[in-house]
This record gives sequence, C-alpha cells and structure tokens, in this order.
Amino acid sequence: MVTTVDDSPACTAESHEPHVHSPRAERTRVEGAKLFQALGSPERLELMELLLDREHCVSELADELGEKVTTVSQRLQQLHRARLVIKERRGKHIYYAVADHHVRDLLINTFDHVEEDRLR
Amino acid sequence: MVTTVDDSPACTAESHEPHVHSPRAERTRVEGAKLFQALGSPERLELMELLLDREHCVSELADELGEKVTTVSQRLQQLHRARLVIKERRGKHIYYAVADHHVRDLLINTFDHVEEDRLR
DNA sequence: TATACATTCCATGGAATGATGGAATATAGT
DNA sequence: ACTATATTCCATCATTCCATGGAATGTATA
Repeated sequence: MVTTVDDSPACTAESHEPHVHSPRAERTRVEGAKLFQALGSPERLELMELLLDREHCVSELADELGEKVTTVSQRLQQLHRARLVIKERRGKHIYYAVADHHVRDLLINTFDHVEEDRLR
Repeated sequence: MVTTVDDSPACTAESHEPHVHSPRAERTRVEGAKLFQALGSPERLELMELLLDREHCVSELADELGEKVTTVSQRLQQLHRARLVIKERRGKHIYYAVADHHVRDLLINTFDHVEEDRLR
C-alpha cells in the first residue's frame, strides 16, 4: 500500500491536480546534492567509516586501505568540499575527522537502514 | 578544534598506530553508496521533494517540472532501484511515493542541515 | 639552507552517468 | 479488436567523474 501525506484525488489524464508546493531554495537542493554525491561511492564511504572511529591523517588512511596517497587525498578533498569532514594540520600531517554529529548520525542511520532493509 | 572519538596517539611518519576497526559489510557500503548516489543530483532531489508532499504519477511530475516524461521516468527508476521510492499502478497511471519514514527523515534532516549550515 | 617527508595541485585518459528520441509494452474505453 | 494514453525500454551521444603520475607546496629537522 502506498502511504501518502494527504489523500487528495489522483491525477487524471486530462487535467492534473494543481499541486501547491513550498519548495526549498534551489541552492538547498544543489548543496544537498553535492553532499549526497560525495557520499555516493563505496570508496569514499569506506573513508568515512574509518573516520567515524577516530581522526586519521592521509598517509595513515592510504596505508590502511592499500591505496595511493594521491587517490586518498583527492577523495578526502571531495568529502571536505561537501563539508562532511574537517581537517587540521599538526606538524607534517594533516588530520581529517568527521565534520559534526549531524554527519555522524546521517552515516550511522543510513548504514543501519540499509542493513535492516536487507532482512525484509 | 578537531573532535575525535578517542584520543589515541597520533600517527607518526615511521609507524602508524594499528587501527582496530569493525567494518560494516562491504555490501553495506555498496548499497549505501547506491542510495546516496541516487540522491546526488539536484534534479532527482527535486523529484523527492515533490514526493515528500504526496504521491505523484510520472506525467504529473513531468508537467510540474517542465521535463520530458522519459527523462522523469528514468530519474524515478533510479530512485526506485535505490529503494528510495515505491510505485503502484492504478489504472493507466503509475504512482510514485517516498518509500518510508526513514527516507523521509533522511531528506528533511539533510535539507535542514544544509540550510542551517549556510547561516554559520 | 639542504634534505626528507606529507600532502596537494594539475593534466590526462578511460569509465560511468544522464538526457533524449523512438520503439515497445500495458491499460482503459469504444 | 482498435485507439488513445501512460509508462518503460533501448541505443546513442555528450558530459562528468575518477584514479593516477608527476610536479609543486608546506613543514620539520639536521
């Protein structure tokens, strides 16, 4: 059964119900899309997963994943552009970490959701 | 300041701290990535936004957005493959709706997050 | 300042994505 | 069965994405 917010009459072929909609700003969609797009690869999700545990520097992540440093750096920058991670230089290293608890929750909820979806 | 879960010693150039990590299944990342990837475009987000209000049939959405029906249909199928929407045929029309409250929450939280991020 | 190490910048080639038109399928009404 | 409407399927073409190598930048230490 399809769950809807209201139960206004369905559209007909001839004339569709005029739909009053209070849209988010175009910019919200564009930035939201960037955020989702950045999370839309298993490789970058794996980085986020490691960062959920604790901060890591670039070379450490590259080691742990068996990837080239430049590759990992590019991925991290993508996540950083989407404001999903923050970075801080300390000495020779640059440490990346999950940006905030919103992002943390978003990831954990989504992982849980996907895993529980599999049981049904 | 970078917030971390623990405060284990930082990595050094010579030897990185071995990092014990209980990873999610590879499949979780792959499916999670598909979900995020599907949401990773302003056009598809606009569809989801309309569907947050109520269910819509394909032609209705195409009308409302000024897009070709085939284009909208393809976008909807992508969202459907990622289990973000469900569909139901009633007569000549096929109605799409947001899959469940998890998806609804995910979208609303993310939109809010992006909008409030802008204020800082 | 010279050297080593960590990270980023930049250009490139190959793969994946996405919009689109036209054909195919499904459903309802005559 | 025939017609009209709604949606999807399929192939194509242009765009975008992504990993990678090599150069450049930044930092610490001798």
